[in-house]
Amino acid sequence: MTLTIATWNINSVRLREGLVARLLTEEAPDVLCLQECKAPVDKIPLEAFRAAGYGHIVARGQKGYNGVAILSKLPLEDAGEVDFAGLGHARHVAARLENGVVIHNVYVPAGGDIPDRALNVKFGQKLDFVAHLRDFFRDNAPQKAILVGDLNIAPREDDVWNHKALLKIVSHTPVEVEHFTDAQAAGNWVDITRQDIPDGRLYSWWSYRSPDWDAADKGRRLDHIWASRDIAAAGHASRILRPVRGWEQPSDHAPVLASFDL
DNA sequence: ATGGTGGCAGAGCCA
Repeated sequence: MTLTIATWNINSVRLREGLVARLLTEEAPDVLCLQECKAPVDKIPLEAFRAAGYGHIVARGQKGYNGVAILSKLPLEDAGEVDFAGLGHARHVAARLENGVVIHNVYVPAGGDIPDRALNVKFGQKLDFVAHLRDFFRDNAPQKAILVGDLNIAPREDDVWNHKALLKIVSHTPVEVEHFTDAQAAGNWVDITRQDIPDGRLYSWWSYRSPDWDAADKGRRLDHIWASRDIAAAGHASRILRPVRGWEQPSDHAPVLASFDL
């Protein structure tokens, strides 16, 4: 089978229910992982997604903030969550497909504006979250696993519009990138997007604060699809759907997709 | 150096 998976920070699943339905209709991934649903699980508009053919949902939510959901055309089994860094936030949920593949949907804390944990608690929480993720998958080596989500870190020079300008900007600081690459290495994860598209600038997020986001193009690649080493070679057809950032009342993130021949 | 926008909730926090 070919499994197509998409990840998208939706920034309110209720406000953008119609955009989610449109993506499901136009792209028809087998699985869509959402972050920043900003709703308790019982407020997720399940009917609209069920009507589009996505009757299997595993989610964690909270009022107003965070929230992750996995919508699927294929049957899913809830595989639990990890409270990385002990924040008590709805930032991770896992699901298992019938073929045994486990999907981890992750929403890493943004980390505030000041890249110094002594001055900014949220930055420390972000580093701690990624360190816990590193340790978790070091101790529970992922197999037949896919990890997707808004990891809120752009690791490479060509994952940001201006590497030098962003070295002191949260999401691209050296200490964050080090945590990111350590976590990737500890789980033996493979960055499927960059396996498929090794060269050139690649962004999945453009700030709302730039009115002319498309022309200015000051983007960052914050959204990622990783696979465990054993299934990485099955990954292909990676895409970032930049036009979605231009839809009516959009999220500030574009969906990222990949397919796996399993 | 600053401020720029958006969502939730209904002021201020978070991104």
